[in-house]
Amino acid sequence: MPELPEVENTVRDLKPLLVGRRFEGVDIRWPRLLSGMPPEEFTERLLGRQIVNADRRGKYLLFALDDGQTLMVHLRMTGQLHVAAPEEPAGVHDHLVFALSDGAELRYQDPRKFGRFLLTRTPQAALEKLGPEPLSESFTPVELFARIQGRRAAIKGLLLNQSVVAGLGNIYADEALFQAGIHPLSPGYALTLADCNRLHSAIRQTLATAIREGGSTLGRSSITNYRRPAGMTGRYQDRHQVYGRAGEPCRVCGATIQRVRIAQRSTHFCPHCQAGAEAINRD
DNA sequence: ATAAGGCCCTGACCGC
DNA sequence: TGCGGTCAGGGCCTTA
Repeated sequence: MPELPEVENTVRDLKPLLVGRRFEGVDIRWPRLLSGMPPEEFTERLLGRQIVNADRRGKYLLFALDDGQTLMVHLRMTGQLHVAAPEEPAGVHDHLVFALSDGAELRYQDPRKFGRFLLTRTPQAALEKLGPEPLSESFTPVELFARIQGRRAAIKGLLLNQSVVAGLGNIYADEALFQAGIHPLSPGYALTLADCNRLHSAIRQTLATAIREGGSTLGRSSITNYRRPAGMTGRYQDRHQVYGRAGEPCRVCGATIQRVRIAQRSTHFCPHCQAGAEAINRD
């Protein structure tokens, strides 16, 4: 599923293919993907507009247009953007197809139809709800500590909350907690500043490495799993220490990786490397 | 204010 | 082979 590293790779791949092009046609095959706007209005406001920039904030793709509008795209679970030649037949899951001024097509594929497209002049309205960008200067251990202090929810759930820190999903939350040696069930209030120091470093290192490795592609299906716009898979799944490894030995200590449900999400951790909440309270 | 649960969706997978 | 049931989960919404 696309989290920050996958979205970042998508932006980097698409930027040279999209900036400078205009939208010359829009085919909306599943209107509910358009957030809060009838298809007619979406089409009217988009046609003729030129893409002047491509960026990312959290898991949002941001396409700045020449008239001040921003096309915000959230891939949610199974969304993928591809640039294709019009001659290539569209897939059954290509729910939005944009004709570009250079003759290519931008296609949005999403089997589960969870993704959202938002065309707006005020992207900050949605973006200001997000916590700090984890790879930016504004994200510090003290900032992380301040955002989770006094909270009873499990740290795993807090990391999935985009208002705590933006961009983490189920995979990288588990991987970061493993690298920091923190038990996913530890309540937010139990984490010390020292814990937040380690967690902060772990989040940054996990995300930066995953970006460099092209993100994570799980499973074999090219339909439901992440692919970059040109079709390449990620490589970071080979480096997962805990995610998807329940029942397998920890690569550090050999203990069996456990899987539990936290905040309605499957959570993977090493019972030996990630000390329990009680242990965290001890110092 | 915070937390928890339901909902949207459909491909993949499992047991019979 | 076919079929029903379950799982996967990001963000938004409702409820407590």
